[in-house]
Amino acid sequence: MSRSTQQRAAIRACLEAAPGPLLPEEVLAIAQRECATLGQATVYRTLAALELEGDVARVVAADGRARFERTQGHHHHFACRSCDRVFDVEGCRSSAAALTRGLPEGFVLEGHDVWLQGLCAGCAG
Amino acid sequence: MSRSTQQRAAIRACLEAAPGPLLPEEVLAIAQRECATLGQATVYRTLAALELEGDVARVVAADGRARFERTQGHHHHFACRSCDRVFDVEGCRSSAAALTRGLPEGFVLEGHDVWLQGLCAGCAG
DNA sequence: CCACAAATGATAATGACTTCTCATTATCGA
DNA sequence: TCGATAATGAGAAGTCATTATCATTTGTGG
Repeated sequence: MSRSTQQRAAIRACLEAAPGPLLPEEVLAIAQRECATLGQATVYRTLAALELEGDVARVVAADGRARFERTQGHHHHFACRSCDRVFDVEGCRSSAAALTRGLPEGFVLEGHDVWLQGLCAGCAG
Repeated sequence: MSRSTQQRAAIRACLEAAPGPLLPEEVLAIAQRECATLGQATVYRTLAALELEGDVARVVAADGRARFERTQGHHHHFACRSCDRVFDVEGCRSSAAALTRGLPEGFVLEGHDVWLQGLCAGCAG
């Protein structure tokens, strides 16, 4: 079955601490601080496993790259056009009714994503 | 400079007629009806040229694939989870103020995208 | 503490999308 | 109509994120 390894713990920890979804390469870099021997194959394998278990969700930004964040309730994302990092944004104020208005006849709405763009605090400051 | 060719006309025409952004392979298939010899290299070259000229915009959906649509005013997108096609949705009701609320301190908002998911009329019917 | 199987790491291999090459074709001003 | 040259098409080649391979390491139950 699933063993609890240093590597997996480091990956989980870095996802917990992140302000938003991370690229596999970011997970690798961050988790290596805690587990120096960590390799990228393990990052990919572990992210895939965590996604299967439902603990982690895959998110694709406008740059087309897959990022991973720990599973949480509905929220939006902010992508910084300067540093390309993605941040979680809490508080969805879109009602299904408002989103459905404007939909062509016959379309069935099941969900939505909102992506904000701009500058993060670090890049704007 | 830029010559008007059958190929470019066919590609433009298929983007005009499309209900939403198209994959390069969709552009190829559709434009080939009008211009049978059209090759994929030309599709990529032409889309890149039209994007540079500002006539065409690149859009990336949650599947991470680049799609292209003729440049138009702000609008949203609907991705059908069954046929994977993307449709334009007119009528944005999000105010900048509403979107800014919930943003972490210091973040500067410059734009947003809304992605709706569900079933298109064809797949739902 | 042991043995076995899961997990790992280095790296080769994939696969998809996109770009490049180059011989050929077609546009367009003169 | 002609010639210069931009554009094209077929296929090779490149890119890059992700996955597979396999020898080695390391949890874990007994």
